[in-house]
Amino acid sequence: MARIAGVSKSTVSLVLRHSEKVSKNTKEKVLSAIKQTGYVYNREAAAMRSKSSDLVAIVINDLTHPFFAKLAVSIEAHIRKLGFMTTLVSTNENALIQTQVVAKLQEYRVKAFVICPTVNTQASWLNQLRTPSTQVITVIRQVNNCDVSCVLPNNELGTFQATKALIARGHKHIAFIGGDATVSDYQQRLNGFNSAINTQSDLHSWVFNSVASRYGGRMAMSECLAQVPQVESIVCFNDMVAYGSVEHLLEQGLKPGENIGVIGFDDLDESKNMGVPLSTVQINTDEIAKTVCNIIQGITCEGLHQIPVALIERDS
Amino acid sequence: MARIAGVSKSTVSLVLRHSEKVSKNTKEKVLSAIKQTGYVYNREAAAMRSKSSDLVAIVINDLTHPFFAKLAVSIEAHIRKLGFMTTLVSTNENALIQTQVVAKLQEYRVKAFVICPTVNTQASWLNQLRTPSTQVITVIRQVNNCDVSCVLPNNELGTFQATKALIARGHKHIAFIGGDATVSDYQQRLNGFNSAINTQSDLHSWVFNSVASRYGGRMAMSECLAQVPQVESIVCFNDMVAYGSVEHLLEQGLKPGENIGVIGFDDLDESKNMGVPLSTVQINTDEIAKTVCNIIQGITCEGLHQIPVALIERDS
DNA sequence: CTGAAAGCGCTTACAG
DNA sequence: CTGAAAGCGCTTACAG
Repeated sequence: MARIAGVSKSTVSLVLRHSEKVSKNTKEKVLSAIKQTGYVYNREAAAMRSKSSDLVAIVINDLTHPFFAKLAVSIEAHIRKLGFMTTLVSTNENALIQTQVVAKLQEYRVKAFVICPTVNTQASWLNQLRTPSTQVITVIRQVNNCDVSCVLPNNELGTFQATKALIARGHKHIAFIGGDATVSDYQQRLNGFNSAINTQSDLHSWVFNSVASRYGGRMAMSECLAQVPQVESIVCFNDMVAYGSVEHLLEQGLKPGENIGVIGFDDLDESKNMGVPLSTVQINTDEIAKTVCNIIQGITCEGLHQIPVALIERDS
Repeated sequence: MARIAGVSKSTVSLVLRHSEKVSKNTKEKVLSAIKQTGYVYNREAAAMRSKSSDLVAIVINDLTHPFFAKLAVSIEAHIRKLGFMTTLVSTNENALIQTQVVAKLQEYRVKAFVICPTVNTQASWLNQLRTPSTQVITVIRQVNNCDVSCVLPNNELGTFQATKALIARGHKHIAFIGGDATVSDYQQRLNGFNSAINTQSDLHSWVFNSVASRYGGRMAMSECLAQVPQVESIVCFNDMVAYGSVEHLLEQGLKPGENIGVIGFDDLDESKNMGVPLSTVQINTDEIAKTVCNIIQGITCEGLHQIPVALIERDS
């Protein structure tokens, strides 16, 4: 390479790294030589020598779930815009796979891990993952007793506002539908729901768990209707659950927003396009991604960051 | 590292690479030394020296679409089982991003690119990506005049069988609903549909395009019903489109499978759990992933591989 | 502004 | 079975 351009390796290196200490003439010589040969830069060698890395690993519990896919793609795009390289990995909600994959990733000297942890992720594991040269940032799900950074939406406020909106409609019999009680976001959303219920003494509430999917929502709604026929409205763990609930309601001849109030959580793209557009609590994945980027760049401090949510009232 | 164990670097290297030419004694010494220090293997250095790589890049057009997410996760899991490292990247259906991301990935010396190409991907670009040390395998979407390997489902046979099943129900007015005409899988699925329609002379058919999403399906179905009130059944470009179509039908008081036949394509997990379980053409993503793995390992030859599909008749 | 030398952490022949 | 030496493709001081 250097031989072809008729300069030294050092000079080629300087050109590649956009140094300003190189004359235009040699710069052009090198650049044209690069074009001629099909030279590709070897980033491994560069990283090894300079002991630095521009690789950010995004480790996601379940890429198959629409919300996490949306989040992953958003984080990926924002980090790439910073000039870093990203690598996305899906752990399929399996802590063992998560451990294995992250161990392998470490061998590639990653600059930062952005992790949406699987259920049963150990705080100690996350803590030791963090080193002077590797940042660790968890997203959406919080792991207890763990001092790595975490970026998540304001879950409690979201369901609090959603429930209050339902109460404002005059509803007194309200259920919390769907979701898996073992994850932190479930607990936070349920807390927000209960706080709102506790603001008045004449309210009645129920909780029906399920897997956090469309099918789960369908099942939980069915159970709710069977056990609590007087229910007036529901707050769903997330939009997927809400979609399933709405499907079941429609099948029973009940119209969301008329016969029964429904509010979701996430605001997936689909929500606004439904037959009855879904009211929901919007999570701004771009804001989450930006905060993650700011932490990586050192613009924002490490620690816990709650991203504001917005109640979007539509027809349901 | 070598100093701590009291052996040479070469020996440590041999232990790390599971050579059998090392005595048990020294092996244990090295292994325990590794445990003591928090040593992590530097794969970059290894790859550089041996000029090899175990990194497989999976480049997906749209991780936000449930089918592609499922496919990506499946390919990822199978390749990982082979002992290779994977890196997943989403190109958001943007050929420019695809070019940029792949160029960056090349700097990491990837062993193979598994690509589901964006619309407008150039054959020449794919061809030059392929080198003696880098395999290129496209999946699902075929790029014309391109001699890289391609693994895809038997689209034509799928819609052919689906349409034949509808004809067997006695239907004579059948529409093909949804999908974007610029991608190869659309053309293949439409061909299969038309072939089936052409097996009899008393059949009437229509085609309504849309984006390949739930919302697109809703729109296309609405247009179809307005223009062709006599339609008896529909073949959908994929399951997402079918979901949207079913939603619209239900809103119009029409029951899938009773008033109008509906068959999808993909067999996403959700299909079997719908109010009216969806008939569909099943794509076996694990089989696609396995074929990709076999090509990477040299067990299967390069070239075009069509994976069998299966018509799953349910209630719609 | 440019070049020669050293070294990042490994692996690979080659001796012993 | 183990060690000493060379080299992968870069970057980083340091001379000139």
